[in-house]
Amino acid sequence: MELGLSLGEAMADAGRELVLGLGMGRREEAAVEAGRRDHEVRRELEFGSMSSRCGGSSPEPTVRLTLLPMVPGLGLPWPPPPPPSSESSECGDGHLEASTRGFDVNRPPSSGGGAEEEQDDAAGAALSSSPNNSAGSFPMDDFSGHGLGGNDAAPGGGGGDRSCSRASDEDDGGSARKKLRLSKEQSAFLEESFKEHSTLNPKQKLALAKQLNLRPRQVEVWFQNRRARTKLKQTEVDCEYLKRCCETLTEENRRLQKELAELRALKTVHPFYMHLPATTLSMCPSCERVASNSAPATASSAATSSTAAPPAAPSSGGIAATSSSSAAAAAAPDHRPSSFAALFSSPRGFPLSVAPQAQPPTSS
DNA sequence: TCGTACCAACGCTTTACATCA
DNA sequence: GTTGATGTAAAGCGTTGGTAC
Repeated sequence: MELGLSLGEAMADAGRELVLGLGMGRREEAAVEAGRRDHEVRRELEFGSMSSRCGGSSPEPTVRLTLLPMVPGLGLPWPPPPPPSSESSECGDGHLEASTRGFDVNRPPSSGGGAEEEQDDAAGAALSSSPNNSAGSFPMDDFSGHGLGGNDAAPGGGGGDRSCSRASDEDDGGSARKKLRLSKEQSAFLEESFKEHSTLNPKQKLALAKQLNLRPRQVEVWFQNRRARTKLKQTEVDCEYLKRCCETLTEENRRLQKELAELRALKTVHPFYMHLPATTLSMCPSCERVASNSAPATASSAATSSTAAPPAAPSSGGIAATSSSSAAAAAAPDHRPSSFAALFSSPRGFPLSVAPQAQPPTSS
């Protein structure tokens, strides 16, 4: 007979505690705090108890669904982790060594000082002025064993890496935008960096660009795209979670409604039960007990009905719960008539967005 | 203290290109 | 060799937060 009350409690919790965080840290200061905050990121869905009640009449009110963290470094199951970075660092050395030979057209300006944009522009200027910037002068299928900057193939021929093609959009007015494919090592290194922090401050960007022999703008764009991919994946995961939760709750709601109908039918057959569940089928949202546990609420409701409502007052018709609860509400001004029963009987499932009414200060 | 302009970084969307079946 | 689908680097645009005045 506590079924309705438990359901209402769960729904109230669902409306109050549904938390779905999809935001990501942004801006530089957010990047500073990313390490601390990302560990706090939790996407939690707290619905009314469904799985716990499916197994029986457990009073456990809620079930917590903790979604996957957004940042891959926090355990995101996609995509598969890249190869260890130790190899990448070695490749990076080789890459830098190769870059000193002047093969890589993505080579940033030699000096790391100055503002980021200045360096970016300087890099673009350097690239545009480089005679090695011919976009079509490299074989696109020759990148399989390259170092970080893909320059391991440099001895085989200048500009043998896929990452060299970016230069073409900055020379001759940038009319032709040549597609760049980062080497596997570069991508792996960037992935490792992304695991540590999904956003970059200018210093990190410059260091990464220098290490990978890319332009800072390339690193920035890569991180932007990577964040977008992460968000897209997370959105898909969240959508799947929500879909499953919705299906489960819908099924649970259907089952509970069926059970409620059976109980009501039972009541009409056996009027003796009319007194017992009088207050359990209607929940007062202004009662704090309701939100915490069903048992005290039931007890208090029973007490209220026993004191306010005449014990020997059989209703002439309708559901005893409604009449009795109305009588109790009339006797106790603090208790407003509940609208949850109507919500529960709604065929539209559960009111996820229903926020519980604020409890007015009691006069007593 | 408030309003405004400027700048940098970001997210979102689109485009263009490379790759693969 | 051609073609469509897919992945992704890069550009464009608007938004936002910080800073200087």
